[in-house]
Amino acid sequence: MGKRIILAVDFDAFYCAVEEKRDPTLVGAPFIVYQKDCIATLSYPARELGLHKLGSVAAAVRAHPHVRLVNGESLAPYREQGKRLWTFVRAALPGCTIERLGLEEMWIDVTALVESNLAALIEADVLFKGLSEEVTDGLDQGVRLSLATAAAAPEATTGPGEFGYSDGEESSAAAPLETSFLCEDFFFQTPAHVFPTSHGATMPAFLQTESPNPEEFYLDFKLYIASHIARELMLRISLGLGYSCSMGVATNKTLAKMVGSLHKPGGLTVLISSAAREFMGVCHVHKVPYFGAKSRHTLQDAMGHDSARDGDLRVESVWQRYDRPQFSELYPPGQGDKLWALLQGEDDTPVRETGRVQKQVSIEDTYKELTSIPLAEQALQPLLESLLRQLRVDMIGDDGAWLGFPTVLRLAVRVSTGPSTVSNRVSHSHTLTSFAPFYTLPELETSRDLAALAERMRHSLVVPMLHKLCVGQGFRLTGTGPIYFQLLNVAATGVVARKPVITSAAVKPAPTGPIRSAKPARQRKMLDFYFTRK
DNA sequence: TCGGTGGAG
DNA sequence: TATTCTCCACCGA
Repeated sequence: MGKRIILAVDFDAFYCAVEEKRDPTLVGAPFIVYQKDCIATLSYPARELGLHKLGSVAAAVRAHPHVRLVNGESLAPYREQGKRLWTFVRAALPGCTIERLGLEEMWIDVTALVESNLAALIEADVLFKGLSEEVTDGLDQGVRLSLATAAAAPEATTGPGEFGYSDGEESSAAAPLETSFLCEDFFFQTPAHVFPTSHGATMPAFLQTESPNPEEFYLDFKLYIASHIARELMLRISLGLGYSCSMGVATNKTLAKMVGSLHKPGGLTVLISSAAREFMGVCHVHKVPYFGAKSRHTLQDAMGHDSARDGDLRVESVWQRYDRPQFSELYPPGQGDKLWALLQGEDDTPVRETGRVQKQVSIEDTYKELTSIPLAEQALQPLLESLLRQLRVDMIGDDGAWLGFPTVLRLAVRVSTGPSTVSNRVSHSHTLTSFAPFYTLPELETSRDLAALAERMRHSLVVPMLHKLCVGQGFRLTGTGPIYFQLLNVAATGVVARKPVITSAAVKPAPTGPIRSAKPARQRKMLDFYFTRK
């Protein structure tokens, strides 16, 4: 089995880039996109002041009174722009599998695309002769690389110069993108940073050396082809959409993502295949994806690191201290081996095509003075309205048809007896199919009275769920003891492909007291009943 | 299946 | 530490 070629794309300071489009006077200015007192992200000029993500907004303003502030509590504009970028990239690389990570990152499996280009280069005899006279004849002055695999879009190629970059709204949807590009510097210039840098002067080392290992030669050549494709994609994104991104090219998702972060913003970095271990060794443990706070803490405890030296823990030192069995013992069964593999730069997880529809939509807010159950009941109203609005955006396509159907409503809260007492989230779920108006009334599809629909949901579904949660946490519904709701979250989950059938049996009178949760078997029967068969 | 945890941006 | 507002995978009950 040949190794895969994976491209990781990460849009630079994405929330900031979106805000700069909304307000061009922000371009070049130090500014913060905040949520409550939290710095969600910040422009590169703001980073140069020494400010950081997740820092306190108040402290930042104290230290730098001239830093500008942009409220980023509503994620709607970022979701919308993120979707636009994704659509554009999908159109630019027809036939490639693309997985989204958050709003602003993607992995693209370009293996097949690169291999079909490699085959074409070999066939044209370009690979070993370079651009000799006989080869350049009929090739213009360079090499033409395809952005679509031969299987994906054989008929789509058009002549050079027909690709129309547009900065308009509909750029991605409108004209089909040119699926090939002339790559004039193919043999002469490294289009990317290379790790390790000793390989990267002006030409990849594999072109300069006798290759002792043909497999490695071809693998590195494929990475090199991928880097040209990546460069072209970056250019198209920049010209077509006006966004800057950084990219990484490697043989798996983790490595691609990690090298991609080496030269931000705007950088493109290729990891030479034989250097994966060397690369991982010099990385800091906290830079390894999926090696999160908890896993790191476990490791630091075991290694006797004090937390002040968090950032100093190199993967190399972990290798020196442990072998695989010793390391794995630090973690629950199964988890240790996965983390160990990650530290070796091994990651066989496939790039999974991200579906058109999310699996859940949730809306939440945090509070300081939400100190009674009736107040919390009121606070649910705007949350539910937001949820319905977002569902309309995410679950209903441009043609007005539903793309997916949520079947479960979840309410999550953080509630405690004091304003700053730490407490975990607790949640409760209830089937949405018992709330007939959700699917049967036209409000959600068309527009208007979301507020009324939200109000009905609140009364008949969500308030009883809130009561149940409160009781479960030891609070009394009529009690007078102190109660602090720190967070409320409402989510529509359990998204299925086909519309649940709401029969008259489902239209029950609103429950007046706390909902009694149905027994699992009974719930199962209800779902069977509500869904269309065949 | 539900609810909680941990990880991502 | 968790901080914000999410979305997802995974695990035990």
